[in-house]
Amino acid sequence: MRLVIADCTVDYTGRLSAHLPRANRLLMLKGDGSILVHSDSGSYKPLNWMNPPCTISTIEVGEAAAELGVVEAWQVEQGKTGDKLLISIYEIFSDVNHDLGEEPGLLKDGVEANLQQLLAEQVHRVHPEAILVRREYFTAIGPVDILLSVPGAGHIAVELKRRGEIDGVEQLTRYLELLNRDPLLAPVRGVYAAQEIKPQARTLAEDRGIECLVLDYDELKGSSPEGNTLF
Amino acid sequence: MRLVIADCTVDYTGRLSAHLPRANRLLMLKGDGSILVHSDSGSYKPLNWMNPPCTISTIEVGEAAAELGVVEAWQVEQGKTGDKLLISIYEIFSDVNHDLGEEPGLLKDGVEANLQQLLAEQVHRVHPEAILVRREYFTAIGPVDILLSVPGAGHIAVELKRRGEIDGVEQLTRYLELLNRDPLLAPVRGVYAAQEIKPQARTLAEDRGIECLVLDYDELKGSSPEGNTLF
DNA sequence: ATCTTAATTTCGGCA
DNA sequence: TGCCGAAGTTAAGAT
Repeated sequence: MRLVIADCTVDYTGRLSAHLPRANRLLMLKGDGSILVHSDSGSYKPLNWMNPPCTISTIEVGEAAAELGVVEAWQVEQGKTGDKLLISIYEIFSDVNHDLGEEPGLLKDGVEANLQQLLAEQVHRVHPEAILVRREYFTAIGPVDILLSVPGAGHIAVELKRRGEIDGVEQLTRYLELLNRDPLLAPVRGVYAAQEIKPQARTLAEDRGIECLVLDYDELKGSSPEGNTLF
Repeated sequence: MRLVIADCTVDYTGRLSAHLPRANRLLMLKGDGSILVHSDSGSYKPLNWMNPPCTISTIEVGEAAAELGVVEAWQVEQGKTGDKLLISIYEIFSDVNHDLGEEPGLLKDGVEANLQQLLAEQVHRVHPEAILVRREYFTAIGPVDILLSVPGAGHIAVELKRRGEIDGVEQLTRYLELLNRDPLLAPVRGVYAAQEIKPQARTLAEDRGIECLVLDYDELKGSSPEGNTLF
């Protein structure tokens, strides 16, 4: 990884056009060919960047540019999309290179897939008599997260989110419309389950007869036969 | 901006839990207190990070950790959410500080607002006899991107996206329902215009009698009286 | 301040 | 590979 601290301007042309006026910035050149332009604030997302695969070439500085003080110009071109990044450098304050070696990668825990698995193991939290039909129950308009059967009382479609917002209610509504046309399933009720349900989403859900269920991840995990097995 | 190249492990606890095994990485500490952990590959998104406001404190290295070779431990805590990041450092290869000064910020062109302006100037692309009523036509449930009138044939509501996905169709459907109740406007047809329309969105749209229109940004821009006026 | 929507979204999973 | 949906989404604009 090459780290360059430089006074520069940057111009991007691709899906949109963008320009960065002259200022001191960090230019991060990664081993895979990608480049990131970072300022000293504004988190996480660079001001400009180019994804691999891309080629970085030093191009000749034109007379006009040289007169303005440009000492070096880099052209970065994306192989696939043809997006371009032009970096005009006025001064380099630092230029170092480090070999970082292999990245073993990030291990995650706690996302929706996990919630889904845990809730599928503990369907009684949705309804005391519920029986799991299956996770990812496939329909023509997409998979229902969890489909449950309640003996003598039809079925329950569960839509699962980490954070329950309004679009999840829309999604579940579409599923319910479809599922209730199936005489083998009807009547199908809806349950919107999430670690947190936004007031607007709750209002819309209840307005449509959809029950809201707030999940406590730690509680679900604590009741799981597998328990906490990470790391 | 402080740039540290170090052999480290990182543990995140917050909305989820995540762990980074031991490896060499770049730790970027920005002026606003935020921190980014980058590897030598993988684009633009750091492996781990913490957004401002957050506090970084050096904590004491426990005996067990010291025995494993940890020479320094940083705890980063988010002020608002309470998220935590623990960085255990085994070796520091480089540690430099640079003052970058003010960031003037990025100038953009080519996003949805621009598309809307261009299409509003070229309504014939929607319908040969269409006349612009107005952009951002306000309704009780939100603004319709573009409302057009077709002499003797009612109106057209245009929903505009850069990339046409299913939620845009839902949105337009809601608008159409509402607008068609207005006898001064009815009949109102819907047009879903985007630079790219996903198959699922197209299917749903056409199923609801909504016409899909794929826009070529460069073509729209080329036909504009203003042309390319950026920079 | 809160909420809605876009993003050069990125990222992962699955057909 | 392409499509689809989630993300510690983030970030910008509107209410």
